[in-house]
Amino acid sequence: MSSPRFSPLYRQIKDLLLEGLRRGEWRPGEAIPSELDLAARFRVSQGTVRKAIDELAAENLLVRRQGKGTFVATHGEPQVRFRFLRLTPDSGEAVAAERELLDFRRARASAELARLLELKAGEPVIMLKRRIAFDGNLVLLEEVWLPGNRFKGISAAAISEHQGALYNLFETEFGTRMVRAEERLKAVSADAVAAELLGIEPGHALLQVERLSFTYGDTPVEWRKGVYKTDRHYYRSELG
Amino acid sequence: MSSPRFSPLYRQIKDLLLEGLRRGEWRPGEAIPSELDLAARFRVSQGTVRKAIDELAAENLLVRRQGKGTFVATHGEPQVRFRFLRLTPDSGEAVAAERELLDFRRARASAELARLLELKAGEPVIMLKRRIAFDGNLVLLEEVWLPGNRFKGISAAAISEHQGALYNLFETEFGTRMVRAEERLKAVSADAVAAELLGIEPGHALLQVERLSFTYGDTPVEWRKGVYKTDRHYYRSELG
DNA sequence: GAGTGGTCTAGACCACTAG
DNA sequence: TAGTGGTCTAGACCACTCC
Repeated sequence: MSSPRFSPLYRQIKDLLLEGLRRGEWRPGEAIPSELDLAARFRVSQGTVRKAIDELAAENLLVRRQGKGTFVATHGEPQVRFRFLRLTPDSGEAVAAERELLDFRRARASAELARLLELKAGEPVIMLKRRIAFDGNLVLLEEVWLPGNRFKGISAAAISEHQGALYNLFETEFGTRMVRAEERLKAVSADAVAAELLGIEPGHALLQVERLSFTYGDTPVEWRKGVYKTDRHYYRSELG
Repeated sequence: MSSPRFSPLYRQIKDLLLEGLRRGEWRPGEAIPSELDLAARFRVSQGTVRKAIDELAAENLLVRRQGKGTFVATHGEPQVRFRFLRLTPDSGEAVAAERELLDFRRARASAELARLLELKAGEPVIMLKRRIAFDGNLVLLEEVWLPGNRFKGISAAAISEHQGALYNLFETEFGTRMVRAEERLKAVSADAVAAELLGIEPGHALLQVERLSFTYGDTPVEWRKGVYKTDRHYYRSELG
């Protein structure tokens, strides 16, 4: 038997807002209606709307700005970028990343990739491979896999125009905002290819990072696998 | 000029509760007074107390249990343990950890350690070194450094009695609860000592993890440095 | 000054736990 | 049945932004 489960009003409001976000009713960076407007629309009190928005703000889907309004979160602000970029220089402040696109191609999903992205095996996917340097030091090598249907029309040129800021590109051009991600880390030894591309000896210890990213509704929409050279950088993790 | 800064009532209540937690007025696992009691004590409405408790619960300092009360969070519950234990087996469920204490000694803080733990150089510290295996496989080697004054009287015997569950020991015996931690990860090559102790070849890639842990009020009270063998385990990280 | 989010209150009622 | 946390409301007022 399914449990009918009591669902408070504010959570139903939250679901309605989430649905609006998923549908793209308000796009990343835009303001949603004011609390009083929403309260009138849904026929509830302002307090109930506030509680719904509180939870969405706590999940980083919305951003409140006192006196201005409530906005759909975006990867434009630097603060958000650091939530998804955990690699940090050992000393001092972050420097700009120099991203180099090494490969870009369309392919068909393998069984394994289809499972991860919740596709059918053989569905179209896009793969891109890139190398990233900080301050002239080669640091990162990764492959990014995307579902072809959601990102139809993406091109190497579009990525270059956005200077490789993928999440920014995804939300401005495809209305798909990455909300959260899960990463799996291991220490591995550099193979010949990675060593060549990162300018190190084969066997050098590298941090391997696999990332599965989700958009609204916990829908997986990106798979990454890469290696980080951690000689002068470290991966930040916060436990709490 | 200092900014006077508007501080809402609920945040002042929150600070009062935090101070109670810090002083040990309510110990880990115990219930704090009911919302109505606290509202009466502080001469505010229940809603204001709720908002204060909401934030403390969001920070995992308190745990609400409907119908029962609000309790000081503890490392006893398994759900909490996983927030601080990110190493996960590649396949299937977690198995019990077998912890082996390799060394235990009192020492004086180096300049570097004193900086991290906010002590004066030369103040007493405790160092313990241990090895952890999962399901018979050696996986982890680490050193733990503690401020001697806070953990006065800790002994190898006490650690053994707690089966090496350090955070549990800290809060039951010393009233010190670890609230959050920051970790820095790198990939490194195993040196001769680590290789010997983990049963691998020197040069094997290992995940190096440095952890600084904090108790109430962002006071640093533990420094760890260890290496993980990630052949059959990975480190979980969640971005959001 | 108008509009937005943010705080605080008082009260009613609901859901859950325990004796 | 009593006590706890959880929800919802209506209204007043505060802090902040922009015009």
